[in-house]
Amino acid sequence: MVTTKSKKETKKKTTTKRTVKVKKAETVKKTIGKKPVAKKIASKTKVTKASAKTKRVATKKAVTTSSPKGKRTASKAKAVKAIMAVTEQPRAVIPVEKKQSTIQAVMETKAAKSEPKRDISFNPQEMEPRWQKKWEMDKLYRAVIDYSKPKFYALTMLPYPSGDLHMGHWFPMTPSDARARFMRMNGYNVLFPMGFDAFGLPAENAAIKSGIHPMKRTRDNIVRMRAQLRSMGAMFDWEREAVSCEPEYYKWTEWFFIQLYKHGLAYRKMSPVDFCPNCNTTLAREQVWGEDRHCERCDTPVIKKDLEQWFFKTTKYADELLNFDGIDWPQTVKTLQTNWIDRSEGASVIFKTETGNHDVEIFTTRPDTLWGATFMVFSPEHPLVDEITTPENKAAIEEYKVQAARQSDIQRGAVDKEKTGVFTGGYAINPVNQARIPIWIADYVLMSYGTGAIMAVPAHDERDFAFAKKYDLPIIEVIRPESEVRATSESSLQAAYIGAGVMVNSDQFNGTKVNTEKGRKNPGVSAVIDWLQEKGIGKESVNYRYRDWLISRQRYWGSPIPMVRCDIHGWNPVPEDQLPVTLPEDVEWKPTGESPLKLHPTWKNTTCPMCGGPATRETDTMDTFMCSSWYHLRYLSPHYDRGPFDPAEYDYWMPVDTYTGGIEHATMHLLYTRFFHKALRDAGIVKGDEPMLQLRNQGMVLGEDGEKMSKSRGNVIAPDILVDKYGADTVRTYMMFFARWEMGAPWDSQGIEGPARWIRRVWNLFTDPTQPASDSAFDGRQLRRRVHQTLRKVTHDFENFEFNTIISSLMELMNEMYKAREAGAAGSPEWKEAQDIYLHMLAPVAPHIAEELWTNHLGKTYSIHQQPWPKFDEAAAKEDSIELPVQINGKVRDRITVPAEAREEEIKAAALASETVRKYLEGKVPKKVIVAKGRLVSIVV
RNA sequence: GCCGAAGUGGCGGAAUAGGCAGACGCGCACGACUCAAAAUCGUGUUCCCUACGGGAAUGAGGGUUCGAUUCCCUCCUUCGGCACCA
Repeated sequence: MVTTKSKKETKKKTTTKRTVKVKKAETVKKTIGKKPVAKKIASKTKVTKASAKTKRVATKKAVTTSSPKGKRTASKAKAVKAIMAVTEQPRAVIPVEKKQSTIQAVMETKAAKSEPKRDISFNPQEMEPRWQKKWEMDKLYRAVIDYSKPKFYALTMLPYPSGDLHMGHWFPMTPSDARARFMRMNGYNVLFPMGFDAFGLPAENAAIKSGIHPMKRTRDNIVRMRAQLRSMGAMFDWEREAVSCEPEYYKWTEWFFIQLYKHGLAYRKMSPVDFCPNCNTTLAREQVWGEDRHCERCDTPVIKKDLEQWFFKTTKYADELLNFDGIDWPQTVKTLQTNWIDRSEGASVIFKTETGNHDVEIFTTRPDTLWGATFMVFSPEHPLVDEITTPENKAAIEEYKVQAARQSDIQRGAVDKEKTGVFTGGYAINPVNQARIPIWIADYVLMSYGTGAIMAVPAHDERDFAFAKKYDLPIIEVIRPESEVRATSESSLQAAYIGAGVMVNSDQFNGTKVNTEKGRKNPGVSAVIDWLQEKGIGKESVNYRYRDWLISRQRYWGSPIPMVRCDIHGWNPVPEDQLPVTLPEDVEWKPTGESPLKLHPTWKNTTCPMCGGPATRETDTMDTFMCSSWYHLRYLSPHYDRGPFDPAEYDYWMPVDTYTGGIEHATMHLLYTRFFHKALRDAGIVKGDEPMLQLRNQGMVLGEDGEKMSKSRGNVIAPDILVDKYGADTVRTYMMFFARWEMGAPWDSQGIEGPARWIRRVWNLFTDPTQPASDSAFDGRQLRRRVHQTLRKVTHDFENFEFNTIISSLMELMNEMYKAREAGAAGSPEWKEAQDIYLHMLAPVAPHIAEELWTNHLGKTYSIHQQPWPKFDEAAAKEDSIELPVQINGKVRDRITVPAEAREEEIKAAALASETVRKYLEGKVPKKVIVAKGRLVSIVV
């Protein structure tokens, strides 16, 4: 599921930041292997910035590098300095500035000399696999039901086994892992599982190309990716791993299909697919290329073909899916799903055709404009088109239908496209006034929305207006702005009028007020609906943009649909005790991509579960979103064979407490999985109304060029190399630090140096040989204060998914600790507490180094990952005195230091007593003095 | 066109409740160490100016306020999603 599918290539060159970033990336690339050139570029850029300061620097630089004479002079000067340093060395050993004894200074020098050694002893390449192995041996992250503890199900989207893990996987997963670890230290029994969403088109395409069976390829990829996932040092419980392409998994995907079928939620209907007539294959959207929409394999123009396929009635849950009560999901996702479902209220009205006397149902949100309907427009695919078309219009209609079918919905909906259509020759009767109106077809009416036919009201709909103007069709005004009641209607005919007013030309409804509200809130709409229902012409109705879920795929590499068809008994599910219907292994791959299930000689032959007579299997497989709609349930008991999940595990762990993943799944996976849960609830299989209580989305890691990472662009950053070079702890830290998590950012390969330095400096801070404090300037109260302030901040940020500031706070505290140690903190109780709390806060972020320092260097009880989160001490975090800025007329002019508990009058007095303030006041009496407690003092003159 | 998110130094970003804009880090510059380089450590680093001091600045413009990155209005730009939706 976590993939880098790109639907559109980004073509537009941006003029702002992105472009700047691209330029920077180019410079960086040039740096590799050719440092001097890069440096020159850098200085050149600075010169163009026209800053006097940098110009000077650049000029200086140019002198030293370009003139050999200058260079010699410079190095000569350096040599002289070096000699001086050598001669001065004996004296330099004796500390001059620091108030420390000579003995201490000597020890310090020794410590300084041993520094490189300490750096060498920090060896993540040795340490990380060692701890990973031990944690696994000790089953440290095994999540077992334990009713004595509150449970926490932390779920992150599972990867598609494409072959290699990349930054797009690390970015959502490692911060999620850190948070799962944080929850664990806070006393929760945490389940953090991992698996593979293993069915799908790429493996099948690879099989067609190479002949390697998708199962082999997928399993090989999983083996490799599992090892890569382990290198993260995450707390995945591998005993709960689930792989969707294994029969023990898809047996239950099939079983779920049958349950939905039994509850009336699965049905068959005709639906068009993109089809290559040459390859005899259905094509996915990504296999249709170019403006002319040709097949990716053979360049043949793609056609639309109607196939009978399986659907789930997702629309049955449309209203319930619009309700987000009780779940903590980002507003963005809720809005996206709401707009995707797009509920609209109105009426459905029956028009009759003149020929054949057929009922044609249309949906309208504006039944109040029915008297203005001067023509009808059918979608070219509408089933009645052939019948109503008169012989003289046949040829034109057929040609238009072919042309419309060649286009994608996106092309049909292009903004600047001129409206086109063809008259069928047929007529319909407007039921409200018996007017005889022509029926046209046009590609702007889509079969997939509403009923595939509309009444056209050109006076009050922009599209209908444009169409009527182009083909010279009548326009009748039926809503008139109230201010123009006495005016002629001429002006309103220049464009469609969409607004409030009163109904005109509408028989008994003339004079009825109409506002811009929707549905029943609009008096005109409401009155007409009541009348339509009374007359039996139409009824109040709700329409959704949301469609039923088409789950049939004409592919091999997916979960089989467990249905068989017999000539006598039609479609019936495979008996549950015969599940799973397994995919045959002996299949032949045609270069055309035709599904091998169709071509298999025996697989599809079976017997009818009703009569035992000959029957055939469904050869289509299921959409892979079906597999990912319930994987969170399979994790509970991946090898359980008496049901899709062990009810005992379900009762303890479900629902999912936190779900993390990409926002690109907002209207697909995240909506499917909610539907699926509700359908299963109604089938009595699961409990509760929602599967995931809290959702958080991360942004995207782009390539260094600011574009989406993809193999074809060659901008993929592989984590393996980084783990080899820096260690997993550093890469994890960088994932949390380098961008706002919910935003994402382009990759910056230089930026990782920051976290790398931090991790090394933490190592040195803890492993440095330390001496007890003597003659110390160390302020223990101050250190405690900083430690507990950081603890408060880090705790808050973990709770709120603000990962980048967790790392900055830890960096700041480390800097404080270095200063404290310099001042002689080592050995004090405050120092020991600082070390303790620091490692606890570090543990979720960088689990390996935290464990090594805790267990091996401080000699504490293994494992730090089983320790409780430290207790925050409010009193310790409190400041004694605070520094307040003093503003005069909005400008900061001075700073005063007051006790933290100082009262307002005291602060005011202190501010006015300040010399600087008095200078600025020049004897004037301030108009107003505002004291924002703990923030600042503002004086208005 | 509609819906959603965002715009802060050279870069990623920070800023409890409307209260010191630029934390932390990258990069860069200079210095220390080194034969040298790397690493490390230290110092500096928003912009402008007449530079001891002063001014401007959070996409642009306006408003509310003693005070706005934060709230309101208008506009611009970028990103994501949907789109002739009846």
